[in-house]
This record gives sequence, structure tokens and C-alpha cells, in this order.
Amino acid sequence: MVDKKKDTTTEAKILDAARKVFIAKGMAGARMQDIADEAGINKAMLHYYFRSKDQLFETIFKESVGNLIPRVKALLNADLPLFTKIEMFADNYISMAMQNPYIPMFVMNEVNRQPQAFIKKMFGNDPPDLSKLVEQIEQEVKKKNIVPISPVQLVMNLMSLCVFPFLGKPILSMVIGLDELQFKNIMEQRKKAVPEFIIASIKK
Amino acid sequence: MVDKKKDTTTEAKILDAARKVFIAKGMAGARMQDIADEAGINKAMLHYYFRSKDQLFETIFKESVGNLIPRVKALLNADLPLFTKIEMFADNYISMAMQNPYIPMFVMNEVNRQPQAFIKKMFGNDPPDLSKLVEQIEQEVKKKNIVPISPVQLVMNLMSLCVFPFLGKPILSMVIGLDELQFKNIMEQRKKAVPEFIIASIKK
DNA sequence: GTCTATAACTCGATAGAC
DNA sequence: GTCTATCGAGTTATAGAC
Repeated sequence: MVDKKKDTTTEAKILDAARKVFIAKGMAGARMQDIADEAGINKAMLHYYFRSKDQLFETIFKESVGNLIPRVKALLNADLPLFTKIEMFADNYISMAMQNPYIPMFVMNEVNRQPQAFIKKMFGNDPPDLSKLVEQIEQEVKKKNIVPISPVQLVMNLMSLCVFPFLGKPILSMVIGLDELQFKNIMEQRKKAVPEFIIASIKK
Repeated sequence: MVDKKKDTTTEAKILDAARKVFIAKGMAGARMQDIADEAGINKAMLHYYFRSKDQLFETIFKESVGNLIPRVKALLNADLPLFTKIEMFADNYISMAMQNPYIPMFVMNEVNRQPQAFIKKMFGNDPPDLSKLVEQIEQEVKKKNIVPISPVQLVMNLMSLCVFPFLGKPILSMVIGLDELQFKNIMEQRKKAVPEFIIASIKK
């Protein structure tokens, strides 16, 4: 790695700053001036590199969600036991979110802001298909490996338990009284604790 | 109720409109013009009644969270069995959120925007105290009524399972493919399904 | 109390020098 | 490529007539 350019190119500085500001304040709340200040350059540069606020935002947004989607899709269609899928989803998602703790809120927000635009942008023509997973759950119920549970409820539970702690971090930290390190430790535990919690509930 | 004034007073019309717009678009995304249009009056009136956008927003925000907090506090300190508390929290919260499905996202967002200002505004000098609930959970573990579980993880699980579906509604509707009615039915089921799911996991 | 008109200001975007 | 200066659209807020 001799000739690494650092992240000192103007473009990289802009992207770092934009990521920070957009994620903290959302599209509507962010100011181009904030981003310029954060990057230590001036506003005109932002337009020189990314033409408009919309385009800069979209770059950040795609980068934030783009990484996750292919992995989720792969997992959905994988040929693995149900419990393994649950374990892998929890581990993958929580690991990603620990490295980028503000992404869940950021994404949730923008999806809320314009749900249909989001679908097109992120999934194009082939949205994620849960049918295989749903069928797998129904099979496990039929085989009496797990208790009778609605697949929708089970999927909702898994997502809730993985995603919510990052969305609700400020409230949870406040109500339960956690500092950064404690929060981090608890999330680390959760990679195993969530699948265990779910499996304990549904296993026969 | 002969002389009921309806909600046709200008102030009430403004509040109804502001609630709708702020909740849909957040503080930064909302426009005073949108609120005026929604209320069927003009912008100047908004300032006549509420002086500034900030003040109008704060009125709506306090109203949104204000109802919930006393009920949560009461439940936390109530002298009830653990499983009963879990059942009551799920039922209360999900019922509230079904009537006001955008409040969870709205609140989560604004808490995120300014966490410390939020604490002061909402709780003043006495923030909610979870210590009694935590102790109760530890007791149940010690008495071997439930499996060993960290109180923090259990509380987090309960909140996740109740709150997340409303935050993630657009994503869930998209991914799972739900219309309004289906979503409503699933949330109705969840009032019972969430406590059952939790209790099945932790009961010995 | 309610309205119209407009002031005051914020912010994204561009022009143009270097 | 980078900067300063400024434009112009969009927004909050106010003045003042009715």
C-alpha cells in the first residue's frame, strides 16, 4: 500500500462530510453549507463535483443501502435451515449496523419520505422475494419442528429485534441509562441473543 | 353536549392541520404554507395563534408524546406480575399506535434530532425509572420462573417488537407485500402475539 | 380575527476571477 | 480545481388594511 492516496482527495472529503451530515439531519434538514464546513471546503465545490444537493444525497443513500440489499437477497434464497437463516440475518445485520449505527434511522426515514421512489431506486425491477422463506416457515410448522406461527409475524419479529435497537438508541440509552460502551456490548451480545430468543420461543 | 363548539375554531383547525403535516414531513420538511392550506386558512393566522413555526411544532410534539409518558410511568411502577406488565404494555402501545400510526416515526425522529433537548422537554426533572422493573425481572430469574436473561435485553425485546412494526411499516408493507387492511389485522393480532412470543421464550 | 402584501432571511445554485 | 461574490427561488415572519 505504498501509493495510497489517503482520503484527502476533495471528492472523498465531500463524500465523508455529506455522509455525516445527511445521516445526522436527513435530506430536508441538511444544508449544503454544513457539508462544506464539515469538509473544510466551500459550497461551490459541492456543486462542481456533484452538481446538485439531490445528486449528492442520492450518492450517499445508494451507498448506504446498496451494500445490504444483495446480502439480504442472497440469504432469502439460500438453501439453508430456517434457524441458520435467522442466526445469519441477526449476525449480519447487527454487525453492519454496529459499524454504521446511523444508517438504519437514515434509511427508515427516507423510505418513509417517499416509499415508491425508494422501491425503484433500490430494487429496480426485481424486489426481494420472501415467498421462499415464507414457504420454508410453513413447512417447519407443518413438520411440527416449530410451533404454529404466522410467517409474517415471525419475519416481523426478527426484523424488529435486529433493527429497532439502532433506531431507538437515543431513547433506550436515555430510559435504560446506557453509555456508548455499554450499548456496544449489548449489541454484541444481541448477535447471539436474538436468535436464541426467537428459537427458544418457536422451537418445539 | 348541546353547545359543543365542534373543532371548527381556527385554533383547532390549525392544530389538526399542523399535526398532519408535521407528522408526515417532520419539522424540517414541513412548510407553513402546507399547514395553512391543509387548515384552509392563510399563513398569517398561524403566526397570529402560535407566533412561530418552532412554537407550533413544539405544541404538536408535546401533545404527541405527552399522552404516552404518564401511562408508561404508571405501568413501570405498578404492583403487577411481570407477565401482566408485558401484556399490558404491548396492548396499550399497539392500540395507541394503531390509532396514530405515524407518531412512532415522528417521535423517534425528533428524539434523534436533539436528544438532550428532548429529555428536558418531555421528562423535566423526573425521567422514567426502570429500576423497579429491572429488579422484578432479576427476581423472576432468581426464582427460576423465567430463564436467565439480561433485563436490558428483555426490555429491549419488548420495545422492539411493539414499536418497530410501525416505524418499518413502509418497508414491511413493501417487502412482505401488505395492504392497509392486512397491516391493520396483523397489528391487531400482535397485541396478543407479542406477549405470547416473549413469554414462550422466557417462561420455564 | 382575518386577510393581502411584502419585508427579511435562508439556501441552493451559478458566474467569473484566479 | 478552487475560490469569492451574488443571484434568485422559496420560506418564515410581520405590517397594516379591513
